[in-house]
Amino acid sequence: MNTDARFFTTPIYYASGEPHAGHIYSTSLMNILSLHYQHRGCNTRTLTGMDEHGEKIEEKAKSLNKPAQVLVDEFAVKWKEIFAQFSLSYDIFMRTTSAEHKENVRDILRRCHEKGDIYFGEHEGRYCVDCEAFLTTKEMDESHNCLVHKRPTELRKEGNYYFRVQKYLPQIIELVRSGKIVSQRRYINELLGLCETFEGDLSISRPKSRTAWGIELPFDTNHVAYVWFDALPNYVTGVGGVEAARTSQLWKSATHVIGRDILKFHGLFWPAMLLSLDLPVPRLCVTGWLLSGGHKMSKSLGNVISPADLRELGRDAFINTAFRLANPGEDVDLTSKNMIERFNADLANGIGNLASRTLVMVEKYFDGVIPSIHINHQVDEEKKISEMAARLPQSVMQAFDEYRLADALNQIWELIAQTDKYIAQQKPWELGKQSDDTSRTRLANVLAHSTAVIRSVGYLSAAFFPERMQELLKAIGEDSSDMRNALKHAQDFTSIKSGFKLGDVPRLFQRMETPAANTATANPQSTAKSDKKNVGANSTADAAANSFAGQTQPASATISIDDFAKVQIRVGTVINAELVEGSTKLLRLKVSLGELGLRQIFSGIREWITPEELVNRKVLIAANLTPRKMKFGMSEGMLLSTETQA
RNA sequence: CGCGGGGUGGAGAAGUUGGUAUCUCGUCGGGCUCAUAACCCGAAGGCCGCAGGUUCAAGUCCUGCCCCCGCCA
Repeated sequence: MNTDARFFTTPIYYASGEPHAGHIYSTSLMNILSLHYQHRGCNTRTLTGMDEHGEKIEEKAKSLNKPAQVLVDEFAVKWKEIFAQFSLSYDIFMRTTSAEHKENVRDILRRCHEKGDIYFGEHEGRYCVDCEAFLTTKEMDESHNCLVHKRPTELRKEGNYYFRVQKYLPQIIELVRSGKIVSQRRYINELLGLCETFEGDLSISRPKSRTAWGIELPFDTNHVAYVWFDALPNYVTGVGGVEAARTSQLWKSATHVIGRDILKFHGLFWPAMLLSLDLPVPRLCVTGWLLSGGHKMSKSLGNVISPADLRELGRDAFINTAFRLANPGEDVDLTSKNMIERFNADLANGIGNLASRTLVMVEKYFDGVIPSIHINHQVDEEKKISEMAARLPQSVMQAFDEYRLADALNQIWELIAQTDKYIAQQKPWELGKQSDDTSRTRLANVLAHSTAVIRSVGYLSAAFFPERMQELLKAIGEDSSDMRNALKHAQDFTSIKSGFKLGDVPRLFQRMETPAANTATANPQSTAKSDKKNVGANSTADAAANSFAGQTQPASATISIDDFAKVQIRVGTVINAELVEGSTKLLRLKVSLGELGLRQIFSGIREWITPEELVNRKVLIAANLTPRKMKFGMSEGMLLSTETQA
């Protein structure tokens, strides 16, 4: 039916941390896209994997006292396990430390170098050791102190290789404008802005003296490729290298699923590299953020939903909510509350219940044998449903082509809603009490149409819920083992397996109970809005209370006691506190943590307490949070409470 | 004036080129009984952040202001 090829990728994930909900989201998206196109008969290939080089990984390995390669090997195993838990499949698990990838990167470097697109540049400037970067004048004060780290910068001269992004910039801007790189309108503007304000070229190497954990440049053994020139080429590695990509149907059809944070790299730098190589530039499917309770998930808010939490609710509940609430590109608010509610409304009460009521009646009135559709006896409602169902595959495909997955889901589910109404109008349970021919025909038609709807929904939504939908299709006699014609089957709305004898009626999507006691912690928004000053303290305390009470943790935004134990809470003394110029909320605190030293901590408590009140006070500090770069500088901990606060 | 995204009935969201404010969840009332306490019908509830302006007409265009959120997944 369709011999098109489709290549879908996720970003390769940085091998220095655990997977979180965002990674599951983007990998799921790749999976759903790929399955959908398979169901249209396309040959698909999918790629995900790990970005395994770089200074941070080298340091982490050193601190754990193991070779970097061993560390990244361990991460690769761990990530694969998590993906498996969500039935997320992929054809290629790319690793940047693999031999083929290293060879491909060197090949690409060589080609770009020979073409004159890579040049050596000595850069002299103010270097901040903590930033690991040269700073611009805007990033320093008058006496060359780093604004972020409040420390002196040093005058440094470093030679690096640069890639001529400028050379390709006009071409890229044209591509962006015409929607060839990103099709989602909001990101066209964002990317255009990034392109138009981009100055200089892209630094693509680091001297080995800084880090040796990388891919050596083919034309200078004293340098290794810097992160983006190392990571981005992995997509080309995935289709077999540059020459293979040139003729590859897969490469022509490639779509990169990316988070909006890496738009600049995939929408500007990567196209520049590809143009240099004379390769087609793939499309991007940009995703938004996963929020929880209206806020970005963060450890300090206590609203992080981990893969483990998601697994408790089940893959389907997560997929349904994450991809129904918003089209990819928009932010999605995920809480266990709305995942459960949506699961019940859409999956249990929606398709689950429709399948149940239909099949039970087939069992009861036709001895479990699926009746035929009598086209000649269709009533208006049946014609309406048929027409709606006939249009559906086309519009679902179109929605997918534009990455509007939520629209696709909602369109499919609209058919379910119409069918529920139709059943209520037709009252098959009353028809079932009659034995005249007219009533029997009507009854047959109602149940046959209803079965046809279930069948359509099964085929159309199998990309989202493969296991359950195949189970459903099998129950009504469909051959669910070969889904390559699923969309085609959906187009033949009336082709139900009349005469098929039902087996056991599956109970799809068992309703979930809403854990009432859980709502307070599941939705931090309620407290976050009204009582900002204690957000961090409250949610941490709540989580602690739950854990210490030994409650079994229902799936929710709470954290486990193990997680809580990881938080180092220390008493500190406020040495200095001052208003932050330009901020309405923040205070900059210098807090002494005894042997842990002096910390700079930003805290959004200006509304409730003055700097003077705070100085010399004892405060509770979460001491081992990852330092966080904020607009005004680095925050090296979190203020949990002070003596006087309630 | 750092960058970006927003402010629409209790919650979450649609509202394309300006013309009766829509959907989902929740709430309340009713119905039905085939079904997974499900399904159907109906109702209540909105100065569309604020203030000006353009227009016969503005959630939708213009100007100013206020507020919220995110800043690396």
